[in-house]
Amino acid sequence: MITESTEILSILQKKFPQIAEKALQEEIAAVGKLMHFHAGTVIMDYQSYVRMVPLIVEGSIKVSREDDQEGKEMLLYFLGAGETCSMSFTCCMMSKKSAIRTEAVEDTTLIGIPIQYIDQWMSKFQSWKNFIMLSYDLKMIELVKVLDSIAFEGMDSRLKKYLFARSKATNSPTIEATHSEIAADLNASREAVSRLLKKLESLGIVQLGRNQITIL
DNA sequence: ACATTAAGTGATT
DNA sequence: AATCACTTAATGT
Repeated sequence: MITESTEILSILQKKFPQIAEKALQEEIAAVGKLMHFHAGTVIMDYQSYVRMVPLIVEGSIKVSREDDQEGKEMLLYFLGAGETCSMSFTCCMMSKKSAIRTEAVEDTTLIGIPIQYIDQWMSKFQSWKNFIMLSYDLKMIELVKVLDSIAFEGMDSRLKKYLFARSKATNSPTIEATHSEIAADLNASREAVSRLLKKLESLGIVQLGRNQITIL
């Protein structure tokens, strides 16, 4: 029987080639915990303390932020296999409560790394520092683009970007979601999403089915 | 077969 | 682009 550590080690080498240093891989394998979440599960909610940094092995996750006032939720981005949650770094290192909510979109497997190692590895391992900085930078750029599209673009191009981002995160051209779920993510009405999707379908960009949208 | 939920449509603001 | 007031279609029990 293989131990969890050896399993983590082989997963790391396969899915996180950026984390190159052998010694680092071994430490992750030693302290990391393999965790599984079913689709729809809220992994981390607002206000909860972040005690782990996740390395996503399989599946995908939706990261959203709650509006200052009540109720309204706003989608920030999706995370897929091979990625990590940039927001969790700062939360961890400053031991702040989570400002975001993360929810499994698909059944998801991740390696959870306890917070106490995050900081010490920064100075100890070059490839850890690079990994953290690079994912931070990438997500920040993506976030700014989302911001731009909200400010300057119409719903149609926002919807297109949403579909592409989600398809990229799930690593599949087919998206499993209802129109109302998408509408909620985009802060739009369900009817608007339905109509725009219909238009995309007639343009031959997507194919629609109940609870699923396939990008062509 | 019936109830429930998802999706399509037109009119109105 | 939102909301309303439906209709139609697909699915679950």
